[in-house]
Amino acid sequence: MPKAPKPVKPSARVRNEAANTPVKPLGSAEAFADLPRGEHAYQEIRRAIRQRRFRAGDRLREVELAESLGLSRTPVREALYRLLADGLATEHGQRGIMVAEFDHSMVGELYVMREMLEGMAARLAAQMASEVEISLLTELGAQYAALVKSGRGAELAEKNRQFHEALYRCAHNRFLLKMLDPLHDALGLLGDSNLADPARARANAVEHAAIVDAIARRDAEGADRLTRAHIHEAHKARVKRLFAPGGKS
Amino acid sequence: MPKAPKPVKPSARVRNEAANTPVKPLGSAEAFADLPRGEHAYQEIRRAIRQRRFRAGDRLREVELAESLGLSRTPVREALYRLLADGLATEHGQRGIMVAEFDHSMVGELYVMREMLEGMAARLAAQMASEVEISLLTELGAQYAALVKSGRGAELAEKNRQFHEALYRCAHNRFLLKMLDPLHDALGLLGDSNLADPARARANAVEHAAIVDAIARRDAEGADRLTRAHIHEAHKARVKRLFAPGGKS
DNA sequence: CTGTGTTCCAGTGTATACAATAGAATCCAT
DNA sequence: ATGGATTCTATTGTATACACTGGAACACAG
Repeated sequence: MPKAPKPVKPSARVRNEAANTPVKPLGSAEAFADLPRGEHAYQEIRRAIRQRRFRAGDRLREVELAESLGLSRTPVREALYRLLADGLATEHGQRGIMVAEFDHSMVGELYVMREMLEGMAARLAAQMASEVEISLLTELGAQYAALVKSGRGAELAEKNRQFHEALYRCAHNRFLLKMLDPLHDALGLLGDSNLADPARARANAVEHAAIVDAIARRDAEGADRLTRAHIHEAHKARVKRLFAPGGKS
Repeated sequence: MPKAPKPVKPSARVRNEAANTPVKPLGSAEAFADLPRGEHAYQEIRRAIRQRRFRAGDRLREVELAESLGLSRTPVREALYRLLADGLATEHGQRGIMVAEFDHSMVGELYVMREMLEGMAARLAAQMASEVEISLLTELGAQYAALVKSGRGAELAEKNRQFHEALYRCAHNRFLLKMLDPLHDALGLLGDSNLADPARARANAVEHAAIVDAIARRDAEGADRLTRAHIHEAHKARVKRLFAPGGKS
């Protein structure tokens, strides 16, 4: 089939030639693992949302993203579908996809779910966790507590996340894990962490310790109850923040 | 760019020209609502899985599906990504996507989750459901009970599904809903419904009635407990079936 | 100034071409 | 015949062209 011979051999897996796209502000093109492009796009957009470089309600235009990431629309679309499935983005008819927005009632629903799911995770952890897993939990709890005194907000939030994720894993339930993950992401959309408030950060440490203790004692009921209370407090703190400042969304 | 002028104008939204694809056994191309093709592909594949025309472990090849549905790979890929996110399909490295398989431990994890989530749904329903919603639940329960005597397996299973879905909706929690849906689909993968067993079908009706009653009395605790027990029984029945015949997967 | 019709365009939906790759099949040497 | 290298092929990854759509901007009439 005679056809204009494409002179530029795409040379396949060249990742970052910056070939024709002069702009790519999003990309972080640096720490560029050799992931499939679709995966890369997903990670990158997700990160941007988590870091609040994209805010709730922002439009996610395929072409724009593709350009800024230096790839074509196809992998970007893959990423967008995944985001959609995670609930991190919503489809707006023919107006495209945008970062999810949560109204007030949704925030409530979100925390209700989280309260229950984390409670369940703790309950299961009390039943299922191995000794090594429990000592890991203990350690993470201690590290968090240490950071409360010295560390800054970002590190604190990260350690907190690690603690909770470890807790989820101790439940040994893949489905639970799959459900909690997007829930956290959604929460992340709501704004800065509660832990910026020192009082809350301190209380957090105490509550963590109590939960780990219950799990170590194999007290499923207690672990469940304490964890629910823990999330409930977080919910209260969140609502307070949401009302206090110029609480967006 | 000079190029062989494509003579056949794709004529865009022509839905079913059967243009060049002589085979399309999957498609049901008949009741062809004017859905976007990606949505259509998703529904269709989902349906095929639910109807066990695709079995656990079957490969889902993009081209094959595209041909049998009479469309291109692009919307099929969209559908596959959604399936993946639902957990109805799994990615196997570079060997493509296949219908999810569940090992024994996963079945356990699945039911543990369902027990909790449905319990939660019932609890919330007891707190949140409106009077109309409760009467709908009652009605569906009654319809199911009526079918136990006269109906056949398929109708029974469908009515059962309706009942449970109504229950979920009564919880008024979008996230809960989003989580329960894929769970059900996954369960569907496990094989024929439990309700083929008449004894189980009958017991089901009684349990439904008890749950609705608790919700109507606004007894959150009881609704939760009864529902957990309900699912627990279903789990037991399932496990029994899984061991009894030539239980595939 | 306001309401209505028209045009334009940004953006997505869809199809398809091409490249890369992993596993299967084949062939050769031992 | 068996082990290993090599080619082949089936299938996905990626890019891109083109068509369609709905909303926005604009123009015009009242």
